[in-house]
Amino acid sequence: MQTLQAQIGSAPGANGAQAGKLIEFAPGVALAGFTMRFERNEEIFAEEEEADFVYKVMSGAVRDVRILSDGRRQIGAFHLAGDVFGLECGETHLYSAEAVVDCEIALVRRSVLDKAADQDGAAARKLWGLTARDLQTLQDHMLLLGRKTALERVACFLVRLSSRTPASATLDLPMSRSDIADYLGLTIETVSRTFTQLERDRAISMPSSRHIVLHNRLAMADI
Amino acid sequence: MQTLQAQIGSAPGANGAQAGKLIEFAPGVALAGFTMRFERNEEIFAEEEEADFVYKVMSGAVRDVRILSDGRRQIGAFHLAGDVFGLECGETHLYSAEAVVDCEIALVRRSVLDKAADQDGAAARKLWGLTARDLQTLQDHMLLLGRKTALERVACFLVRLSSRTPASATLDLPMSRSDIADYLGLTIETVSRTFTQLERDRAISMPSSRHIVLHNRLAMADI
DNA sequence: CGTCCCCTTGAGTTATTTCAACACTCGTGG
DNA sequence: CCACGAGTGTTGAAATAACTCAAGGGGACG
Repeated sequence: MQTLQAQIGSAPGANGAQAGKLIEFAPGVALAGFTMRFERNEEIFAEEEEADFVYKVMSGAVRDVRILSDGRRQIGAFHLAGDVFGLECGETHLYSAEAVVDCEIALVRRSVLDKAADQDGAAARKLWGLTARDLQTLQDHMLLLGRKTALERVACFLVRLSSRTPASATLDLPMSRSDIADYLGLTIETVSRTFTQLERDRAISMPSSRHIVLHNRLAMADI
Repeated sequence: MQTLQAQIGSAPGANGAQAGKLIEFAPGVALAGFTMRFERNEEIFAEEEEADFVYKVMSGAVRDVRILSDGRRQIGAFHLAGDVFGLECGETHLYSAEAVVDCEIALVRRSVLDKAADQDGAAARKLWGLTARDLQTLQDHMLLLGRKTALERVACFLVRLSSRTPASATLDLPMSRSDIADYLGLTIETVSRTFTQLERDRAISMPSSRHIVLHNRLAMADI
């Protein structure tokens, strides 16, 4: 796992990078950038690394990761196609971002974004709004982590994911049980058992471990 | 507990409100607003309420509260003197804010803040930065809620609080055990037991339940 | 002096974790 | 084509951290 810095520093154009694209970060806010491919589990940026870019998922899925010195891991968010991330406005990243599956990611230099925000108040407002939306999502998640049971956490996770994903009969999970567990503050065993229980209770069907069908009763779950 | 809307709607100038002050929201960003007093446990704004104002704590302490329909409560953050809050940029608040103790709060109309941000790119950047800082704080807290033990949560809480507070020998807690528990995702009994344990282990002294002295060993706790 | 609120402590319960074993899938290479 | 191993997911049994329920202490205040 080499960092992005190293990649584009040593081999510009490697990794399938394409320059000169316009990336739409918010409705009506298109910025000059380029796209890159990342393999499953590849690091997109690292904790402590300088935040020189902002990112948008074109395809695939990304996880934000924080790790404690003894290895305990917390995933702060999953970013799916269309989501913007890495927009915390600090000098350095406080967490790392990794590709959950093979991804195509658009990158825009922070300097480009800053200039756009400076020149266009409306654009600045929209970009700020993206940060604010992230904040609200995190607040929801805090309630989940602090006060919900394992069953509620998993149910919420499924409902929220399905609402962010193009409507289709089956929801497919790009992430492993381990990722889900570290997102929900549980162990993989508890996540697995909870899926089994939801299936026994006819709240979901599981054609395979990465493919889930949500039944009506789950849609009513307290989000 | 009446809402802010009702208060200033029905009785402008009540509650000790004073108009025409300049409030410094970020370094170098002063906005026209006014101050109000809130009593202990009084609601400053409510969930679902329109976000017409942004706020700054002049004195006292404020808690952000989310409640589940069955009464489970999660406190998202405590705001102390000098902190800005209510800056989520959405149309409505997604949580409520309440005075932990008697407070003096500065209010600025969102329209005033928006205009300032529109006219001055640097100011907009600083205000955005406030939102970004909140985001980072929440991310830290998520790791705490998802992956830390009761002992670690309480220790982190004390260390973080003491680092935000003017240096003094004893740290005084404006909030009750119940507030701390709902902030840390624990019960009041567990919080109380953990304080007792920290004192037995000579990590803190507790002259009274709201006054804590942190010893060196605690300062080294993994934050 | 009594009441209310908050905090502490003890004992028993429980949800979740831990530890351990096993099943399934998917490449790779014999 | 099958054997093998690594990675991933499931399940069971035992352990435990935190919760629940219950009782009592102590300060503030009328």
